[in-house]
Amino acid sequence: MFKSLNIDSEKEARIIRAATRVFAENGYEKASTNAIVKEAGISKGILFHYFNSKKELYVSLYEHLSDLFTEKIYERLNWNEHDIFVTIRSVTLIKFELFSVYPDLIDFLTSAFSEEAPEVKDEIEKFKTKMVESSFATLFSNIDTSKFKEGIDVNKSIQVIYWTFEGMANQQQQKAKSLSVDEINQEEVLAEIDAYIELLKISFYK
Amino acid sequence: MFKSLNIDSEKEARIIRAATRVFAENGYEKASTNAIVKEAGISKGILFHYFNSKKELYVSLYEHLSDLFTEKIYERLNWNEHDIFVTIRSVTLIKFELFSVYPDLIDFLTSAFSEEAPEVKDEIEKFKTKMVESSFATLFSNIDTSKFKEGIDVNKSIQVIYWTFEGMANQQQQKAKSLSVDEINQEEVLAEIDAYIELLKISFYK
DNA sequence: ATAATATTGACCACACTGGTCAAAGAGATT
DNA sequence: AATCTCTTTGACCAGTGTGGTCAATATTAT
Repeated sequence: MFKSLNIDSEKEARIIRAATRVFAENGYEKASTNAIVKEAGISKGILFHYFNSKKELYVSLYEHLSDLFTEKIYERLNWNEHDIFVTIRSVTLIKFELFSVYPDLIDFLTSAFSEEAPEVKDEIEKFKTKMVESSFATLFSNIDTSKFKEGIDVNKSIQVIYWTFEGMANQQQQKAKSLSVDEINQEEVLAEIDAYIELLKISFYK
Repeated sequence: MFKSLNIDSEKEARIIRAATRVFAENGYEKASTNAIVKEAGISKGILFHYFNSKKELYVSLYEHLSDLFTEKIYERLNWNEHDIFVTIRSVTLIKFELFSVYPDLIDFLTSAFSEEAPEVKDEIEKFKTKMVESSFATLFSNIDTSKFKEGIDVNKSIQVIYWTFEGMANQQQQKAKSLSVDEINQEEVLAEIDAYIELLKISFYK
């Protein structure tokens, strides 16, 4: 499944979205397959026909989504870019893009990262190393600090920038979940991102 | 209970901490009373002797903790203060203070705020109005904007300040949970808070 | 000793769990 | 229209965990 079995792709997306949401919200053990099939609008039988067990569903989903994530990251990110704002802007845009397809992708990957359930822990661990998390560290450690004003704490400035983007993402996510699925934003969101970048540049850059 | 019944206060604290954690992590419906009694180190019987039902436990806990929270806020906060940094510094210190006594108090109140379980929703709703949330709005709306540099977006600056403190709090909370309960920090944390305040003042204030 | 109170944990009916499988549905081929 | 193949259903299963009870014990006060 996800690649092997032939399946209506619209239904596949529904299953992925439902499973992602339920696992992200409850973690592996407390997530209910009944809740997943209900939310995906499919029968219990067909889920266990595609995936033979809850464990297989979880691991397949994890592999599928972490691949999708790293793929997007590598496709869109310039690893020689040393301006923090250019980098963080790209990362944020990728996040929004993924969010519009699978709203809970990031929540799922984050929770999977610290999943403790013995049944899946080892399987997840194997993929962790090749995850972008370590690459993210290099991405943000190669930052050109010479652009920052003299006399200010560069590391703390970077933290502030990071927290600002995190805050923006959370705020937007909150808004998107209460509103309907249609995409009011896009340009509006982009404008807001750039406004914050401008503010932070004026404040922290020479 | 919490005020009515006589009870060893050390045991009471254990029950509160356990219930707070479990409810904060799982929400009302998915929280297990078995998990609570196990974590508090008491028997099932005694919990239902103090509180007659899970609902009563939840509501009592909510009332107790939200009282404790508002009390601390009103006791420590100067409502005529218009400097955002003074205000947000106080709020942050209160949060840390409460955290050291009941680590999950804020998580619990936050989750209770959006609790959907029909059994408790109405009871929670009643207290919401008198909560500080609205007062918080006034607290941060009366901010002296004349101190900010000309030409920068004041509202966005305030958001950045807010997100920075939120980020700091999360980071510290994460650290505190992995480390032991002893309080390495106190002054170290305070120094960090003040360092960020200095950075933001230099950046945003005239 | 006795009475009163605080505390235990085995126990209950029941809801929900991951997983199964006979049967029904849908399409294609003859 | 009959047969065959593949997909999908949902009632059903044994097992686990639920909120809550209560006779029995431990503890304290008299």
